[in-house]
Amino acid sequence: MELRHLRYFVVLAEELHFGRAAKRLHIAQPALSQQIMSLEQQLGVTLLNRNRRRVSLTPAGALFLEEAQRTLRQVARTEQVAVQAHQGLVGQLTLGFTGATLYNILPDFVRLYRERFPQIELILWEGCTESQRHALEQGWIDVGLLHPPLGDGHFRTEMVLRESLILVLPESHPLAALPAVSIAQLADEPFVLFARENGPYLHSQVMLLCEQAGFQPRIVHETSPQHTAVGLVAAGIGVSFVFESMQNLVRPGVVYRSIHETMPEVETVFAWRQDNDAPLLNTFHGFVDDFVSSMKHTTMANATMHDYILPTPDH
Amino acid sequence: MELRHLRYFVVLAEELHFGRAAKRLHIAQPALSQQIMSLEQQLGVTLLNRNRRRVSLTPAGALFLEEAQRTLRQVARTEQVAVQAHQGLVGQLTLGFTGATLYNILPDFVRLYRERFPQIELILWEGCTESQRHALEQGWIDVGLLHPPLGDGHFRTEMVLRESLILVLPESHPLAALPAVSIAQLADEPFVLFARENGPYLHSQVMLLCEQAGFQPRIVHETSPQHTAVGLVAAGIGVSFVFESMQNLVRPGVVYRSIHETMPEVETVFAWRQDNDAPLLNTFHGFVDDFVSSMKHTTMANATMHDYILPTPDH
DNA sequence: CTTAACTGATAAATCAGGCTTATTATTCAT
DNA sequence: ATGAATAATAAGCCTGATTTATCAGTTAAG
Repeated sequence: MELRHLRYFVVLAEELHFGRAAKRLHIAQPALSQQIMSLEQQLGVTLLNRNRRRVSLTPAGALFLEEAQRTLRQVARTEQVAVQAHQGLVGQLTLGFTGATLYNILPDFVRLYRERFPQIELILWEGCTESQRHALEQGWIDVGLLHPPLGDGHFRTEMVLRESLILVLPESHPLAALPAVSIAQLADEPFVLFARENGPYLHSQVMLLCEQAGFQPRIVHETSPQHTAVGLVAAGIGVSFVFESMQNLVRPGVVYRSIHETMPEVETVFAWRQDNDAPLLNTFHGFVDDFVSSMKHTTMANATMHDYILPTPDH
Repeated sequence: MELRHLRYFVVLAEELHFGRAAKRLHIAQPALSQQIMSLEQQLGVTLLNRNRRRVSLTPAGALFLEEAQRTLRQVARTEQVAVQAHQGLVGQLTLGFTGATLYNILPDFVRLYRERFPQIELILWEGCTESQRHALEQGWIDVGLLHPPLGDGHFRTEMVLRESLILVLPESHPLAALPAVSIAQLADEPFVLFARENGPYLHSQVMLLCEQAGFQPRIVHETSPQHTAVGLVAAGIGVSFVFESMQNLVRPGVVYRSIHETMPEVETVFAWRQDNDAPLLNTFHGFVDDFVSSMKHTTMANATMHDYILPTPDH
């Protein structure tokens, strides 16, 4: 059996007239007769009663018609899915993200992406920049939302946000009384800082900054996610530098203060493999462009992210 | 696109090797290459990456594969439905029945038929013998369960039950004290009887019987369904004759008594049009044969019927 | 009753396109 | 470098779907 048989049969069952059906199918009438007969012979079932003058469906033909129509609809879906997947409109996209992005662009991005591509399943995968680089290379994630530098050269990146570091300190701390703080005032403070291996570039920038101010920072704890650092500061363990956007994390017990000196800037970028030409990435790239330009006109996100993070599907 | 493309693609996607896939499909390798290329060209979508040495699915190809497999399963269902319908194993069968059969064979019959042919939708349609005859002629019902004579000759019938009439009377009635009653004792009783037009043959038999006993029955109410007659008897309106099997209708206030004289017998038969050669009727006929012979070995049904009667589907 | 129109099946010829064999181009492993 | 492996390409064949022409049975009108 071939789709031809089903297509012919469905039209014939609608018309109940070989001549008209053949015309609708743009074939001659004998061709239709032959194909229908061939179909019936293959099935071993009479689908139509021909009374020389009137054509009607047998009970079996009526049931066959329903299933045939269902089949043709399924065929159309099959074709459509291939085309849409090729256009990057359906499928799965796994997005890596750092903990810090939970407080700047990720919430808005996820919401807008889901709105724009409801048929694409967006899977979220948390990891620091370094582990995202590895995950990209291994193909575990399609896109990473992370903070350069990324090393090597076979990634494409798209910058979405550039911000400075700010100081975070316990609200009971004497310096919290000031609107802004100078680096030199932190010489004797205990520091909570992100670990070197989670951002060697930024880490060394901070160290350099302290050196220029004439002291070696006393690091009492190294953390990976910045919201952990804020937690430790709230507990009074020390002070810390975090991204400006971490101010979105409003937490009793801590205050954020800017620094008089020019602080190193950190970027948040989308990154994906240069050699990954999956259609999803084309649409993704286009969407990111729109997203970035819309970011310039709107305020920073401040929604919480807990609603967006889904468990990885278990298959 | 034809099913050939889908069949080829699915096997190829499973093997990920043109040579092996072609062997499984019993065609030569170039034929497979050509058909797959043709498929991709029609869709305008690359479904497979060929690295000259390794074949792999594109994201679009993976989604297409799922839909293609779904389509092929649907095609199998389509073929199967035609064959099964032809064998009378699926479809719709509308069965007419008289009210009286609710108390003899219908409950068991429906239960067993549904067990035997779970894929056939059995639709029940209540009507007296005469309206069933009309419904059979009009094609409203496929089979009737009714009481002959049926008139004309273009019906086939299969007898399933033959029984006598018995007397039903109020339990407070003096005659209720007797184990059996003679016709002559009913000469002065008010009668509740089924209407003449609902069974002219049986009606005249009863009238004849009374005449032979030397009286004209005084009919105070004519009813159509027998359970209504029983209800009126319970209300003390009069006495009545009903089928033996109506004893299955146990109702406070009435008692059933047999008659000394030989009473006219009534048959319950399945009837369908002689010219109706729908496959469903063949399997139906075979089933009725089995049912009748099994009836001889088991006791009379006494289940209530309310569970079996469904509203007609609304389309 | 005859005739004409209509309709589906049949016959024969044609033609598209799917299949085969033979060959090429490229990659991978030895 | 060489040979095996593998998919694509080329060319011819052949099945089978389509077309045209015709037949046979049915219906309606004259």
